[in-house]
Amino acid sequence: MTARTEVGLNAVILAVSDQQPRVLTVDPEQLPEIPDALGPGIKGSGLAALPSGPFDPAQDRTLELALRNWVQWQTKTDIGYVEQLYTFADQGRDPRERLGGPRVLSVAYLALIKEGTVDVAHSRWQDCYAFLPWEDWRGGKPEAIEELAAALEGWIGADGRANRRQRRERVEICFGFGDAGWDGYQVLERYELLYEAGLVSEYWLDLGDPKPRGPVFGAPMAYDHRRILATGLGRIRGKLRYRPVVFELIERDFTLMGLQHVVEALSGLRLHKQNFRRLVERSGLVEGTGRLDNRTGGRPAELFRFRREVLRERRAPGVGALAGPRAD
Amino acid sequence: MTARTEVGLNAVILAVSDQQPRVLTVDPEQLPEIPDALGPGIKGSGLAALPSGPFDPAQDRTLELALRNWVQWQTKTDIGYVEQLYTFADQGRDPRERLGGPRVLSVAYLALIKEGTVDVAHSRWQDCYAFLPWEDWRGGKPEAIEELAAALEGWIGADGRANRRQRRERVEICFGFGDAGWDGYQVLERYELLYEAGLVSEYWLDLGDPKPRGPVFGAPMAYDHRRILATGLGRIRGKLRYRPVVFELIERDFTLMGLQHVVEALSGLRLHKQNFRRLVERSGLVEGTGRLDNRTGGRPAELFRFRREVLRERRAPGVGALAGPRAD
DNA sequence: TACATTTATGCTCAAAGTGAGTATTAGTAG
DNA sequence: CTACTAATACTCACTTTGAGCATAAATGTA
Repeated sequence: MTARTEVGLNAVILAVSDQQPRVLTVDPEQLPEIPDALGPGIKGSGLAALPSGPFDPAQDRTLELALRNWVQWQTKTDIGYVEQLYTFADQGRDPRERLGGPRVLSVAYLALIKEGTVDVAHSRWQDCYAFLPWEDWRGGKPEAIEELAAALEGWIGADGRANRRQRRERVEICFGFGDAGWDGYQVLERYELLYEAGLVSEYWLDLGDPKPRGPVFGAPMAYDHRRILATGLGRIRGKLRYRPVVFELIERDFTLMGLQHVVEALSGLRLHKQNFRRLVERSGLVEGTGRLDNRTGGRPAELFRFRREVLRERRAPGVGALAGPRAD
Repeated sequence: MTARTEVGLNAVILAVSDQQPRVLTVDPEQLPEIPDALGPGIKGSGLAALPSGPFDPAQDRTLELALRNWVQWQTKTDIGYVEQLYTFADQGRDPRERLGGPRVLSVAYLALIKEGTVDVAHSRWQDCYAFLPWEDWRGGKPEAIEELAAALEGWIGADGRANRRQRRERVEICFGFGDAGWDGYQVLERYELLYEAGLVSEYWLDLGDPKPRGPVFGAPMAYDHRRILATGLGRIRGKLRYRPVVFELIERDFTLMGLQHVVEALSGLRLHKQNFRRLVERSGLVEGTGRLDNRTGGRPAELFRFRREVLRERRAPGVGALAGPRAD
């Protein structure tokens, strides 16, 4: 006898504007399916949630079509790039289960759009790094990181001697405290570590205890949505390197500096301008249009355009940002 | 009103032996849940299927645990490395739907094990390249590829003039016929292209027509399992590059040649021996044990071992096979 | 024992790619 | 005309890669 399972869809809809990565969030208080009984943990908490929609096997031929349809309907925008992220089904991930609701399995998608086009009631763009502040290294080591390291040190010490070594090892791998240095791709691993260590408030919410007993980091999201966001950010960072996906996030004509800012925003790293330029030009991903952008304040920048043909010519390499030239 | 959805799990269980990548398959005739009414398309066809199991929300706390449990139960082996691949839910992907069955959503996983330990009734190891013969370039251009190119040319020509260009472009990207050259990672893209072009027999089976009208390539699998296999092979090829996953597939002690053979088997490429050695040694992924393997036939090879510590020290790079040194 | 054979391992070298600068150019604002 | 700003160009040491040649340590055979 198989108990009930319900299938939903979640979307991490990313855009970049003003050199910040943005994620589209909705206010869960506006979502009709959340019963009031769940109390301050969800409703009334003002927590941001990712937009989500149902998967109806009677209507929807494929998951991706279902997603496209309701995102289109909710945001009045065509999303270009869509990719399946991960399927979440852990017990207890949806608090409605506690009220006798069905097990909710969510298939999460990543969507990339050009910001500005979207403006919907009950939804807004928020800075991704508000939720994951330790991920933004563009201004050097994030402020939060020292405090975070201390809190993690506490967590390491809170275990028996035997496990401390393992915990320390994991912390060092995730946050690059060892010889390894920072690895921008391990976004999810870091979030999950912080969750386990009780350093994000979702940990306490899931325990049914809205008051964290100790420091917590970053703005929380409803349900496990911050975990999903972390999955999405990690994915886009990885993808940047080997697929030309940045171009989904910018206008058709752009300056190389503009392109670099988008890459920096997503990767959370500052890049070396001249080398970035060399990398992008030599990759053959772009072509100059001959026209100039003179809103720069200094010498005008040439406007470039993505060469769609590269998909045919080469191995469509992406801008190699994270592996590529750092710092300025 | 939401129609019924059932959630299942599929596993692409990979191993490497005798320099061949193997996938664990079961005989779908032995699966009780397949009704006879489905006829020659599935039952009695002798088609191989991927092992699959149910997800029962009443029992299973997480998808991964559910998967581990029934794989353990079916194969009597602990699988070490497990990773979620993709969730498949397209309408019509399970032929039981046609008989009024529920929509079946499958969460597919990739598992890596050391072969030899598994021996279960109704299941056997099969060569991955039996199903995807065009993916094996170790002996140079696969034989099938010329015939395949001709068949694809036919498909291109079968469309109206306007679409031909697009079709040709897609074929060139996928199979590297253009300037691009072969890209080992696009396993799924290639399978999907062949499916669309009617060049795999699943296309005809799904049409309800068991006799293909034209050439088809590779051994078929039941349902959409060959697509899932392609997803898995593509994933492991990608992962090889940047995570030290090969070591999940080999014994604790190994020679560098043995390691190379495993990488070659999965990547489908022949590598340059001396450079592979240099790459692996310099990566710090392995350490010599001082002991020798003298079953080589020539000079004995030193036995190496994976250094688990690297996970802490560096960015755990993987053997960079595909990007790395080719040919011999 | 000397020697061919086989495979492992070591070394070299040119070409390409990368990190980190300095230098020059073409605008704007005063 | 000049100071300032940002874009673009060029340089240079260093590392990584692709490809091959050379040597080492086993085996089997004349």
